Amino acid sequence: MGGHSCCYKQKLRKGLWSPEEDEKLIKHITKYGHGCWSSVPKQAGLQRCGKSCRLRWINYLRPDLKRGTFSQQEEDLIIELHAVLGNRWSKIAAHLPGRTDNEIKNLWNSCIKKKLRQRGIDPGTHKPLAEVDGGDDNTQSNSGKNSGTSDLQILVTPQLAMQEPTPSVSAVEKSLDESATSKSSAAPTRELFLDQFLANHESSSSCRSSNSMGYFPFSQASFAPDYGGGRTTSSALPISSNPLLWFSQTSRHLDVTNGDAISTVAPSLSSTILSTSMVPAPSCAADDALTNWYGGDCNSSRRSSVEDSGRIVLQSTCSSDSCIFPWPDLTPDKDVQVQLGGETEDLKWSEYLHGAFVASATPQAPIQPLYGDIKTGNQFPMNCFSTWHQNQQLQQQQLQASDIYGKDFQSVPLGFEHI
DNA sequence: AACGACGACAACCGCAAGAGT
DNA sequence: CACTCTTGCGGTTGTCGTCGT
Repeated sequence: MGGHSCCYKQKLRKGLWSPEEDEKLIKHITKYGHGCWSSVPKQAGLQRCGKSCRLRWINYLRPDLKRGTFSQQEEDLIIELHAVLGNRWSKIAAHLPGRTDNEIKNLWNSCIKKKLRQRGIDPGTHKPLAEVDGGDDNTQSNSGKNSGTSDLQILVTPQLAMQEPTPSVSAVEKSLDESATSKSSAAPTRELFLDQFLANHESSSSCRSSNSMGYFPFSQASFAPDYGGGRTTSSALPISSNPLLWFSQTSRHLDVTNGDAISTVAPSLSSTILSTSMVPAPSCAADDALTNWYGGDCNSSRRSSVEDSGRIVLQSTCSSDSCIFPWPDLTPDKDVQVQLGGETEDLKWSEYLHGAFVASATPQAPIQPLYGDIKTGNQFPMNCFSTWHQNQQLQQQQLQASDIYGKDFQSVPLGFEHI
């Protein structure tokens, strides 16, 4: 079957998505939610199968995606989670807000595996290559389904392995699953375990000598979030200098049931938070939703540029009716043009798209029910950005003097600049 | 400038599980 | 219980950009 029976019924497009297709899909899901994916292509006027639409949305168009390069800490977390969970990428992705299983899988296959081998670690078993016969890929053929099993004690982290009693793999998996699915309702003991696990992870990461990211200095208290709700977080938790990662870290500890608390913390784009606590404010007509989503304040004037670091900077120019993401003006035959130090440079569509996502403002259109069972894909908070944004100018002034933060950090505050 | 190698990433494919009938 | 449909997952392939020759 393969879920592609729909593809046989008519000649459907395959391959890369065009901007128009993206636009259609986004508009449709923005307005109606996706409902039944198999019906989305027809409803949205796409010559694609529902499966392809779903994949495109989940892996690329979803507004709560983080994008950007993985931080060292994220990589470490992936490695540790992989030791526990094996190739269950979706499970791993559940612990990395804003990251997709596909993204993590690609990272693993293209980058992390190589790094592990260079460190003399077999990526399949997470054991030293010397202990693995041959040390080749054959050894990892078992890693996918059996997911680590007995290797856990040596793999996850020394701290975790030394816990008394040592948690079984199933216990760790169970705890991980619960942490990803029911942050707000987990039993205290399990949550404690999760916190311990995560704290162990963080502390283990802090032992790494070659951490290019460094950790966020606690002395800069202005960066510390207001956790609202009094939810306690681990005081020993190092905060990454990368705020995207930082949001992710904090979001793992947040009680996401309190939307107000979220709004005072940070514009975490965690899908978990977004899907569980936020709904679009119904203050804008649905037809305007997309414009507002992408365009933010239509009265603002800005243009995009790419600095030497590659980050996208919103600077100026757009007409009052086209905003930063003027769909009608953006056709596939013309690349997005951005300013680069006075020079115009083409910008990859996807970069522009996600730059615009980051720069987006309030998605205020209520989802118009088109199906009985609506599964909205755009319930994410934008109104929470304002408080967070108030700190960004100060933060950016402070951080501009530092080179320890990655380009992701540079782009995000700018992205919210005009909200 | 042309070519190939390589890496990163997007997308496809096939399978399995769950829900509905 | 069998069947169909839908969704989700993981493996794999395809595409594109970059770099070195």
